[in-house]
Amino acid sequence: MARVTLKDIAAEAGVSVMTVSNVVNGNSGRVSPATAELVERIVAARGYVPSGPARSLAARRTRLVGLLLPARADGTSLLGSAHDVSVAGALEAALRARDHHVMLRGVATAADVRDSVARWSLDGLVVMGFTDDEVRSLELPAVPTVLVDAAVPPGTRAAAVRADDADGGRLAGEHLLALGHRRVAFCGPTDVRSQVVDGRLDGLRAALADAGAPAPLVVVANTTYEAGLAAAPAVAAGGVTAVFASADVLAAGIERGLAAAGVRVPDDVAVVGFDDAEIARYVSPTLSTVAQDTAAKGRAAAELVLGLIDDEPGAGAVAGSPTRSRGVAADDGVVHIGVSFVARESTGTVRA
Amino acid sequence: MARVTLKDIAAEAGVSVMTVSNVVNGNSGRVSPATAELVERIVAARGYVPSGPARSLAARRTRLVGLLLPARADGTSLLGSAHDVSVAGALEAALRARDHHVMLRGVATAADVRDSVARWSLDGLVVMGFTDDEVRSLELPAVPTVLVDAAVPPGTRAAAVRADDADGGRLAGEHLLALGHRRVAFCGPTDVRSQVVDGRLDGLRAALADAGAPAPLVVVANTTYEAGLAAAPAVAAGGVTAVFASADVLAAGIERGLAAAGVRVPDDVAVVGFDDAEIARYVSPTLSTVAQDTAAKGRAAAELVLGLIDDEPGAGAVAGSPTRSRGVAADDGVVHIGVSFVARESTGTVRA
DNA sequence: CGTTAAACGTATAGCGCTAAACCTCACGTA
DNA sequence: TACGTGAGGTTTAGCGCTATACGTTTAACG
Repeated sequence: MARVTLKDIAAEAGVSVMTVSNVVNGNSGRVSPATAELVERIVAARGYVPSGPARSLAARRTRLVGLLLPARADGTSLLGSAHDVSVAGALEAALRARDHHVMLRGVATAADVRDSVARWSLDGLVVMGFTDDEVRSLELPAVPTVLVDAAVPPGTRAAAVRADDADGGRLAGEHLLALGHRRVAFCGPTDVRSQVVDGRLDGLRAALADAGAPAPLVVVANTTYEAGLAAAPAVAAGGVTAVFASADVLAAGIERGLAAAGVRVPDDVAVVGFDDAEIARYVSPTLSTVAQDTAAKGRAAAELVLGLIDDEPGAGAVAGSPTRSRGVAADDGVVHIGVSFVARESTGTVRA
Repeated sequence: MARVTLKDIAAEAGVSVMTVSNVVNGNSGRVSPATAELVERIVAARGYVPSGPARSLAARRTRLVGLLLPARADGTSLLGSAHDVSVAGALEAALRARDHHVMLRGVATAADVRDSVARWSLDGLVVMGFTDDEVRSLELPAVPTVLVDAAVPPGTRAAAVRADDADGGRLAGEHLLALGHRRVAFCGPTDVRSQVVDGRLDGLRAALADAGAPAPLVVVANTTYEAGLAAAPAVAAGGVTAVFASADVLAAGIERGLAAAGVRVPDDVAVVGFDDAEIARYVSPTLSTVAQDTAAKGRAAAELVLGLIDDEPGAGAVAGSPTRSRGVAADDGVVHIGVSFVARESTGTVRA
């Protein structure tokens, strides 16, 4: 049961291997319909599948996209959040639909990145789960690259996909304002450079400022449940009546931490998260949150890499400059996924 | 900035490409230490990385392992549960440490499986997230294959990794018995064939039987939060004082559903889940659960495939017959990962 | 001393595929 | 009649690597 090759098909059809190759790759115009049909029938009958390695070697393209994720020393899972899992799933599905495959690869250093790209001649890269500074330290090579939720390092040719974080922050702020809150806290990893977190905070700031409310109290916390538990006292002591957390896990931890401190949610303090992760519906009270369409994010990332791969690499295009892409284009090379607010128990209901 | 090839290194070192190849592949005995050192220095200096496609084509092995996951029509994420995410992460890390790469691939049909294997000449397969029947319908090809949490279809040469589910069920049962419970319900997808679910139920049954307690009430429910919500009334109406769910998400849903029905947890009904997923610590009351080491599961899966790949394929080895593997061996070709009980609020404390 | 065999290499022949150049013929046209 | 020209192929020449067979030395041994 050796592999069926082009040669086998060619022999059976009585044509040259190039003709079979042309049929398989849809290079019409070089093959008569009759011959094409004959070849196609034999291909189907013999169950011929082209060899990726051979094709890659000869054609100088692999139809392989690397999904680079953080390989943390502590061995925690590559896909650190429900958000990333969902994006990865949609990405794979979209790439699969376009006849591309995904190489899953944990990377920690720039050397890891170089190795993974060189080893398999990856046609493109999707980079997810890293902070802005980590991305910079990865020294992304000159391969079509899409960053998910990270800033494009200066001088790097890459595109990005992000939710409309500022709009999300604004939505959260406006919702809380509508409920009568004026003293609001923001909780998130504001200590690491992150356009995502900054965007959410800026959106909140803008909403509060527009309403003439005081600037938000900022409480620094990592994006984990435990950090939320730890941050709860600071929030409680801040004299605020509401808190907006940069992610749902964090919000869940805060909610729980507040409850443990005897603070009632939402009566004493309202809580808003971000992502509309499953956990937002599991905790009690259920978490109000800003929803982002993670599936759309994954699809957008897929379309972006494929677009970058197919386009002639416009010489000199760098970060910040326009990046053209198939389908989803954006002036600054960034695709912004729309967001929407989901009101649940943790903020109570808007007063009529 | 074309690719650096063996030829480049060979020219610079003044040796043949085969010598460089031998050095790069660690074929000592064919190269003098002096030459090897020279070549290695040049390889490092030039940043040479072997081409995966070329190597695969010539060597008839790709060092590629496919991670096959369910591509459901509804587009839900490939990695359906926190358990799967964690296993996948550990699997990737372990394979990476052994110089192998992971191809992420969603599959729905036997044709998808054949295609993915043939296209990239995958050396091995890890199949996860499918029910026993789905696995059967995938008609796994004769490639070294490891199934995670699924039964090996008859006539198929494959190994499997599972937690010690029966032991887990027993642990849950014994814990509940120790708390004085005698009328216990089991909740899970008992309507689909699954050695995993069956194992957990059997373990519970055994524990109850050993203690002379009545057989458990079985409530059928999918492994989702929503199914848990829906199943709660049946549990409440069952006249039981405790319920053991086959997974934490389900347990969380049940817990919440019980609360909604005015049943107090753990005072009226104690709840136990399985997996020690993060959600078990996020819900309130926090969920008692049976913990399984998902990282060990991922590593075991990696070792198993690599073992199967390296071993001479003992002709005729089929499901159920011994499958030898590197490191983690098992008489029935199944690696059982140990489990442990984690007591939390949802079962109260054991009476002294 | 001839013989043997390690030790250290090199030359050859592909792996399965594709890009690019080349061929061949029928047909229309100046 | 000579001459494009386009359709429908085929031939050639690798892509970058490895398995295999085939040299060379050098040292050991009876």
